[in-house]
Formats: sequence, C-alpha cells, structure tokens
Amino acid sequence: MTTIGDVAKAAGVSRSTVSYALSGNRPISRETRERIDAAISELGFTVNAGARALATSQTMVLGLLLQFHEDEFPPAMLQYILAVSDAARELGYDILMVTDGDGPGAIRRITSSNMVDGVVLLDVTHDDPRLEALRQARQPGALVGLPRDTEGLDVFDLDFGEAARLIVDHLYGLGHHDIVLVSPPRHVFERGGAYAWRFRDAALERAARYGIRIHAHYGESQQPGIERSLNAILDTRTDATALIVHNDASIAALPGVLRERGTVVPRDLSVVSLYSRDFGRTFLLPYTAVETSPDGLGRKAVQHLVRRIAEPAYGPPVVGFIEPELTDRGSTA
Amino acid sequence: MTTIGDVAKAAGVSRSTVSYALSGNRPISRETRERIDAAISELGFTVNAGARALATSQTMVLGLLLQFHEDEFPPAMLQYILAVSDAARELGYDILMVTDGDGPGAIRRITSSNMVDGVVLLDVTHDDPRLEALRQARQPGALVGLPRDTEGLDVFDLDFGEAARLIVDHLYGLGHHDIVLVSPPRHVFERGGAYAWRFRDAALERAARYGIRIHAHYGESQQPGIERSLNAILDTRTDATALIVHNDASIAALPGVLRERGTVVPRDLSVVSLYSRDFGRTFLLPYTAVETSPDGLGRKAVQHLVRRIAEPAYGPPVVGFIEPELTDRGSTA
DNA sequence: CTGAAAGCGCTTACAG
DNA sequence: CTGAAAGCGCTTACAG
Repeated sequence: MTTIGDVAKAAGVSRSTVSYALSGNRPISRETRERIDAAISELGFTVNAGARALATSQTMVLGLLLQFHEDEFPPAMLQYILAVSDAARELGYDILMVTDGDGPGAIRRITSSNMVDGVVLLDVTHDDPRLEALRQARQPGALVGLPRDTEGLDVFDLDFGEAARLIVDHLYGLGHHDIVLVSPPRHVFERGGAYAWRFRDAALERAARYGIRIHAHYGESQQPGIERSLNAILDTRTDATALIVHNDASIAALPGVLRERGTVVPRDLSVVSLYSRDFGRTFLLPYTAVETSPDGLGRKAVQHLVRRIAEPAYGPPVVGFIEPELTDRGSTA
Repeated sequence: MTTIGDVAKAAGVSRSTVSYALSGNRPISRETRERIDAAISELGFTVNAGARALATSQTMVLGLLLQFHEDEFPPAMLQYILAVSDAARELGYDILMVTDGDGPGAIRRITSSNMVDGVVLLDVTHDDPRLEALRQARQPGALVGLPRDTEGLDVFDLDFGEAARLIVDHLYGLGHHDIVLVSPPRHVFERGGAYAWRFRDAALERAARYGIRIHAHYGESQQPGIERSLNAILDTRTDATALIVHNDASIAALPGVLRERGTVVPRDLSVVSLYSRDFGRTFLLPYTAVETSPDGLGRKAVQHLVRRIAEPAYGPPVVGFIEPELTDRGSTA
C-alpha cells in the first residue's frame, strides 16, 4: 500500500507537509501543493483511515443500532436506516450498522473499542436497556424514540400526543363521536413501546374532553392474524363512524379488509392513520394520515449527534419532537 | 482511555505480555494470566480497534453496499441486510453499511482507505459499474446477484433459470398450457437486472419445449399502477389458467386484486411466484412459490468472503447458485 | 512556508 | 515463560 511517506518522497517534501496539504491545516506554497497533488494522483494515494483515526481519535464513523422486534412490521424500518445513513454521509461520516441481539453488549463493544465517534439508537423503548450502556460510553448518543429517562442523551421523536390530538380534533370537527382506535399489539405496550400509549392515552383524553367515545383495541402486527383481528374489531364496533389506525401492519392490510367487507371510505367509514409518505406509497394507502417523518427524525438525530461530537458541550441534551402534520387524502367525511 | 500500557503496569508485566495474553498467541503462566485478567476487568480495558487494525492490517469490518433502485420494492431488501449483518457478526465481523448513490466511488473510498477487509455487494446488475472498482481493490468481494462477468469475485444467486423450469414443469404437470407471466418492470430489464430475463427466458424456452404458451408481461413495481397493471394483464389473458408472478410488488398486491375480481385461487386460476418465507409472511401470501432465500444468499456471501479474507488463494472464484425449491401452498390445480 | 520528531495504541519478530 | 524495541500510517505541537 502506498503511504504518506511515498507521497512525500515522490514530491520531495516531508511527510508532515503532505499531511498538512491533505488537511489544509496550514498554508502550503502553490508549487509545493502542486507537486504533492501530482504525486498523490500518480501514486493513487488515499489516507489510511485507521491510522488517521488513531492519530486524531476520530473515526468518522457512527454506530447505528437496530433491533428487530417480532411485533414490528419490517417495511417501516428501512426508511430510518436510509435516512440515518444518507444524513451521516452528507456530514462525512460512515455507518457501522449493528443488528446484534444483545443491544447493550453491542454498544459497549463498539464504543469501548473506539470503533465509532457516536451512536444512533433506533426504535427506543420506554425502559430501553441500551441506554445505560450508552450513557456509560465516552461517545455521545442520539435516540430515535422517546424513553422514560432522557438524561444525557439527545432524543428525537414524533410528538405522538400531539398527533393524537390532531387526529381527534379533525374527526371531532367533522362530527364523529364514535371512533375506533386500532393500536399496536398488546405486546408492544408490554415491552415498553411508549409511542403506543402516548398516542392512545392522548387520544382517549382528548375524546373525554369532547365527550365523544373512542374504543381502543389492540391490533395485530404479524401474519396470520392481521386481517382477522381487523375484521373482529370492525365487527364489534359497527356503530363507529371513524377508524384511527396506529399500527403499520394493520393499515397496510386495511384496504383489502375494507374491500372485502364492502366498506367504502369515507362514505361508510372515515379512516385516519399515521404513516410516512413512502410507506403509504409502497402500500398504496389512500388515507388521511399524520406523516411519521422517518427521514426527518433520522436526519435530526444524525445532525445533532455530529454537532455533539464536534462540540461536546454545545448545550444541554435536546429532546426534539417533530410536529405532526396531517396530510388530508380525503378519507374522512 | 485505558490502554494496554495501563493494564501492563497494573499487572506488573510488559505490554507485550498483555497483548499475548489477549490474543493467546503464546503461552502465559497461570499466575501472570490471572494478574492480567484481574487488571483488565478492574480497569475496564478494551482493545482499541483502530490501533489493532493498524498493527495487524485487519479491521474485522466488512463493507456492505446497498443501492436503491426506484423500480424495486423496498420490503425485500431488509432481509438481505439482516442476513449479511448477522452472518458477519457470528464470524466476528462488523458491518460498514454504505448507501451511497455513487457505488463505485463508495467502494474506492472504503477499500482504498482500508476501512474494511472485504466487501459484499447487494443487488448486483448485469453490467454493474461497481464491479470494476471492486476488482481494483486489494480486498476481496462477494456478490449477491449474478453479473455478466464474474471474474475475480465470489458470486451467489438463486438459480433463476432452474426456478423457471421448476415452476413451468410444475404447471405443465398439472395440465396447464396457457400461462401468464408477470415479470419485473421493463425498466429492470433495461438497467440490467439479469434475474428478470434469466427467469423469463428460461420459462419461455421450457414452455416452447413442451409446446405450451407463456405470455410474458412487464409488471409494475411502483404505486400507483401495480393493481392497474395486474388488472390490465389479467383482462388481456382471460383464457390463461395459470399465473406466474416474478415481481415482488405485484405479488404483494395480487391477493387484493384477485379478491376484487372475484377470482378464486386455485379454482379459477393457479398462481405460482417467487418470494421468501418472511416476505410471504409479511404480506400473508398464500401462493405456491420458489423460496428466494435471502438469508441463505446473504450468509453464503459472507462466509465465502471471510474465508477468502483469511486465505486469499483458497481456490478459484466461486459462482454459487442456490437450488430453487418449490414450496407448495396449494395455489395450483 | 517547511521539517524532524514524538506520539496515537496496538502487535510481533527478536532475544533471552 | 517474559521483555525491550521496532513498526503499523498517520497528525501535530515544536522549531526554524
């Protein structure tokens, strides 16, 4: 492999001069710079990332921790991954993606060995066991998903409470007062998927305030059972005039279920959900919905993390909520 | 940060002894080893990955290159990513995931800077521009997807020709002689998605041999248009008794389309497709299908790559086809 | 504007 | 069974 020493020799300068030419950290005369550039392109030189990392204590790599819950609908995850990866690259960082079953162990491994400059956690739960490991790391961390205790970490999430209020207000404004809510599966609540109850509780509270009724049910997220569960819920609540679906797998299955039931939206039933534009596009979902912004969340997490890496004390930890926006696709009346 | 020197000092030995104790590359007396272990756990020492990489020229990281084609159905991709990531971890490797738009540039960047010991390419096309960059790298590469020229690279793919023959044989054996094939979109053929024509051409050839008819159509892969395109194809071919769908987006949409048309499978139409067990599970697909084995392909690619890293000349490049297997789900008659 | 030297934290022949 | 030293390929004060 060709090193900075080879370049220095070819250009007739010292290694430090080549290094400074590379980094731009001190002025270099025009002719010296030209000789160095010529040598670099002639020899096809690239800085060795490991050596640079050792010398600078910066790897220019971010850790990205994923965990796959059985109770989650896989297609939604990819959008977060891409958003994080793209945002990182734009800021000059690469992504070390870890899908380890043992999240805390994986965090300790990549942080204590200094493989990364910072860590992004996806799919954070209420009492996420990875947070402790992340707090003990010397690298900063950014979360997508709101845990119980946000201390010492930058956190980004959709404001699910506000999303619920937005949706309930929308339906109430249209005159609905008997509404069915399909939540994530019971198991998501039990394992601490806080987005599930943040949404549900806010919706119920808002409904109580208006004196209207919301019937909350657990939906399914795994086949077989999604369609069956939706049908069972709809069978139970024939008097409801509106349906809120906060469940990726269920909303993806809803068009088929409603078609089969002969239910026409919004004539027979108003439908509102939460999903990203891309998700809706993939599954051809025609419903009015709150945009979940995986792209915005992923980007924000990365941007703050990089800022925090550059400037460890740039301020107290941030808890950033994305303001929900309702995209009206005409599925309510 | 605590270094190997701190451990050596605490244990009262030299740094080299600590290093050998860590690697096991030479015998250490029991009591020395115990003192070292005690010091390590007391100080919470972890080897610095960058420094080790610099000294050994091994990063223990594999590059994983993804590219997102507009004409692809996103949900299928995640399975490959997970398979590669899990297989790598089992062999002691981490994954540097690169989603750069500029594939060849990304390969040059991560290989020439020695960030990775090897590279896995997903979603390889017939004339994939990334291959040239990969061949010029000093690290070995493994591909998922068969390109025109496999020289110097380990390649793994489903045997799409054999899959086509398997499916045609199956349908021919059941007495079908008028069959519709929904292929990937035209655009996939044009940009060199070889799996598309490998499957189609083999199916047509086999049909010709049996003297039966296969009508090949391009399907869509993006909304809106998937359902419409399926309906248009089915409207054109009302005399066909069997449908082969080689198109992820179309097969995911098929149940809804057939329900709407009132077509009962297999009474009115036999259906065969290609998809993975997980994909079928996510979309509740009840069709007899060739298993596409993203897990098996991902694992194989990683295993061979790691083998090749350890032993650069362990043999000539491998082109490994996964034998297709038909999972009978009763959707043909 | 440039160079010589120390140092980042490891590994591994070389010696004993 | 163990240690002293060189080396991996960089960066960056220190000096001039």
